[in-house]
Amino acid sequence: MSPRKAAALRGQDGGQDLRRHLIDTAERLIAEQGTAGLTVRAIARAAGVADGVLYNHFADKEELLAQALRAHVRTAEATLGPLPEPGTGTVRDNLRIHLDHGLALHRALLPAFAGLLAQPGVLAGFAGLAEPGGEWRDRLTGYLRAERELGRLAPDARVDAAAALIIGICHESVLSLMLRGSTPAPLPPETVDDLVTTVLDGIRPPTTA
Amino acid sequence: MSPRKAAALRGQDGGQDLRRHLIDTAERLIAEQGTAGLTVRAIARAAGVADGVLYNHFADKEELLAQALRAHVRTAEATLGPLPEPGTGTVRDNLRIHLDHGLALHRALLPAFAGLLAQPGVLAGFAGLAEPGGEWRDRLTGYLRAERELGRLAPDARVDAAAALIIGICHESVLSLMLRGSTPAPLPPETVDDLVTTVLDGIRPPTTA
DNA sequence: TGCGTTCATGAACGAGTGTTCATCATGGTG
DNA sequence: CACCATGATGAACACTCGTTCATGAACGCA
Repeated sequence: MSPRKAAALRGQDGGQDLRRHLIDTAERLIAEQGTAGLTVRAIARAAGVADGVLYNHFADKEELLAQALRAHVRTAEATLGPLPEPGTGTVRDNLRIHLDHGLALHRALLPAFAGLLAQPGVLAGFAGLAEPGGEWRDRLTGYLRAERELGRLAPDARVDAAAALIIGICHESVLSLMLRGSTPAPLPPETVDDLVTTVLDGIRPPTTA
Repeated sequence: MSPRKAAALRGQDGGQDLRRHLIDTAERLIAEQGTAGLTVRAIARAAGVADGVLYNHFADKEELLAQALRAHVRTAEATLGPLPEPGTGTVRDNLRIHLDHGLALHRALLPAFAGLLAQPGVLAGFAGLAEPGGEWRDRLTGYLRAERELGRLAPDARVDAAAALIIGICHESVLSLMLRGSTPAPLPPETVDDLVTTVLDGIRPPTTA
């Protein structure tokens, strides 16, 4: 890229636009092929700039990757509808919404984070980068507790177990497909219904010995 | 290592012992730190042999890794007790055994395979290398179907959903801890009981609208 | 117009990777 | 004892990685 084109990209604020352009490019590459094997030169080439331009705006590759991953998480969450409030609708429909939400989130995020799973504790190295889907997990657990307190679930309903099962389905659905090398596809609606029904029936404490 | 020591290692069968020694060493390294960042030179150094000795016994690094991963899977499975036969004991106890089995298996195998999750379809490149825990999954599904045919589960029990939930718990338990960078630890027994109870209660089709 | 600052450029560096190959010690065979 | 095939050796090769740096173009300002 010629300096003129770079300057045009940069715009009028002293280089903030190119920084943003690099983050956007890295985010796109992460969404397409994950962080594994993602190279500094590949980002620069995809952005149409020189190899070492990254170091004019970031301390190192890790800082750019952390910014791009954060942007990727925000983008994925922005495409999803709102989670239901406790006390509204039916618990069954709300569980289904949570499950659909979690499935879509994990489908979008797990491949991007797969390359970071390898080294233990690597996520901690990306300061401020939360576990993917962490907020969704917290909201699911909170939702179930709230419904129990509202009396829409049995007083001794096993909400922790129910939450663990729903979270597990999200990981299982995406991870097993990744292990097989396929692109994660949405679960069939009747399968989702079966899962929600099983969890909902099981969440109540046993009434028969 | 001197050629004399290598010859002593090799023994009397023309090099098969060193081949086995390399597989054993790679298996140990995989068990300790996974396949991610595992280098040809690191294996050779750990085995106490020269850098390029691998290529006297394997076509390339991938062939050695596939052998070592296969050995790792066999070792992990060998440390686990037998899975229950349909029609014996209680379904509850048997589900708990399956879940314990699956948890131990995923704890042992997922970290080793994490480095392979990144590139899509990479497992297919390791000819004959099955998805980790694949056999366990098949046996769990078969077990549930058999119990239903034996009449020890309701005729319309949602066995597929139950299997998916149990498999999901295994992935969730290991994967979420890996994302946090911790070493996967066993689930508390009361948590496992809660999960089994929830799945078992939920497996029966709903009796109340 | 001329100056100084900003910052993209792209070649280069050093480290690390998988892999190859000429060399040579070794043990078995005549 | 002399010879040969086996296979371990470790230096070297070609490549990629993240990162650095001297160079010079473009801009705002006087």
